[in-house]
Amino acid sequence: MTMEATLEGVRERLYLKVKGQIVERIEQLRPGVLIPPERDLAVAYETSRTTVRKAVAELVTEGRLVRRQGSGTYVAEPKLAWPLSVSDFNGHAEAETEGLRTCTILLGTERIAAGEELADRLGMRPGAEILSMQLLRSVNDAPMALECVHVVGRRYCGLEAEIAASEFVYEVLRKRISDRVARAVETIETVPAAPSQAALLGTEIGTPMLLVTQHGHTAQGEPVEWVQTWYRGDRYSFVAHITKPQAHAGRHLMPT
Amino acid sequence: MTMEATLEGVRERLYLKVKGQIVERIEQLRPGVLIPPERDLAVAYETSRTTVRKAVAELVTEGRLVRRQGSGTYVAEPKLAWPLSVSDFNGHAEAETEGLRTCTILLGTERIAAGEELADRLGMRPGAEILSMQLLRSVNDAPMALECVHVVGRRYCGLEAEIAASEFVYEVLRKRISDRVARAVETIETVPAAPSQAALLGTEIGTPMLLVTQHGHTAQGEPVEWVQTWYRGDRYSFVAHITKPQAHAGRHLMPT
DNA sequence: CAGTGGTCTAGACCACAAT
DNA sequence: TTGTGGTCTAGACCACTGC
Repeated sequence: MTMEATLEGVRERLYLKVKGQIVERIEQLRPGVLIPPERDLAVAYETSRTTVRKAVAELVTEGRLVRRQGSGTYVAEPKLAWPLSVSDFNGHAEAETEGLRTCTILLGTERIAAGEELADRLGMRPGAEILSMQLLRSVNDAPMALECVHVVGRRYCGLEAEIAASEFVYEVLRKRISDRVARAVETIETVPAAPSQAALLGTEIGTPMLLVTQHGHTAQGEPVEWVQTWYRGDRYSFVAHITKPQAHAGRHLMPT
Repeated sequence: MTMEATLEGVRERLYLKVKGQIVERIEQLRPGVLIPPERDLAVAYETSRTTVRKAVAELVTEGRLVRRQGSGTYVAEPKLAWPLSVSDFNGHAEAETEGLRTCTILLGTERIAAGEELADRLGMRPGAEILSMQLLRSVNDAPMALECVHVVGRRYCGLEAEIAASEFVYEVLRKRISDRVARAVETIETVPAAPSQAALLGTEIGTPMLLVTQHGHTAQGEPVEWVQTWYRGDRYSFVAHITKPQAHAGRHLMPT
């Protein structure tokens, strides 16, 4: 993740090294495959079982491994997507009316060649220029979320400078980008905080966060932006006020 | 929580006992207060520091304690509520169109006298009868969520029987209750899985879950239901398809 | 400097699964 | 019975805070 580059000098943590090595192993395996016992991994990686367990624990909370007592540890099935209706996760307007002071800091920007995955998400060819921006969003002076925005570089010349020069970082960003977005797909999941994220948010490594991924398109279906936002799960709850559009009358029954 | 009663025979876990004792302590303290060092707690509770750390770790992920290296552990500020717009977290209709088979099992029901908190939430006097229902919701035969529904008992005579007799548990429940709901407040937060929940969902104790709390009211503002749903965070991601109602043009700028 | 939380070790015993 | 993950112990050393 690009966010890693934001923080330097993080002391190497053994359990993270082990975690990385386990990830390398299981990436090539299919769901349901049994991985070696914790005691064997401890020997293989020349460490203690406790350290292996910490690494495995994070992979379990990320949904990549499943532990079965008495049986073993297995590669997990990929996460299932469950439908949900959200209309705007970034309720700035409401926040202000409730007396919350919001603040956004531009941590950094970079223009790099798109990898295969991002290129696909933004509808461009691999190697074309991507503009990435990292933001730190705070509420009442306490860090709340890290946001990583990716757009097609060619479409947004000088956007970094414009944002850096503005007092209203977030609003400028959203105005320049979101005006083109007509439809979006949002994904919400829980993930443990990485060390760099924990440092920036003042939270603990491994603390659960809400990861919201937004994929915005124009009305014509052209990809506009791919945004990931990590919210502190320990410090915030998210509140929605809902007014029901219609009774459920029109829906047909289905097996429950 | 009522859900606790659903499972028996869970072996007593020392770190949970310690956690409970710490909770008792900090409940009476104000945010920002320093609690005793881990080594002292280990002595006081006649256990090891490791066990104390596991208990404290869960309280940190619940946002009740904050650890500061080199300084100490403190009672946390209460969670901040961040506004969010959600219109229907239970996207049954969409789920089916995407080929997900949903299934709901009624785990249990009970009619008990309302405590002060629940009575207040449901607009009744303490001691009046509350109907609580526990549901296990699965997708493609894999447990996805635990739901605990609370309504005013007097308003729903025989609802348990009606649901127990039906094939369409969830739809009957929502039809009978949600038809009265016009407005709702939803809260989303991350919490670690309790042992009883972990057992029912086939997940691990302490795994982060998405806790969604729904507080439904009639158009006249009368409370109808108070529902808590725990979703497995390791196994599911939640996807929303959004169509933007309007451009952001009308909004005024605000400090970011 | 002393005291705190953060990481890691080596080993014990338990509960459960598979045989 | 054997081997697995689950819990717990006692202690070490490190990194950081605050005096």
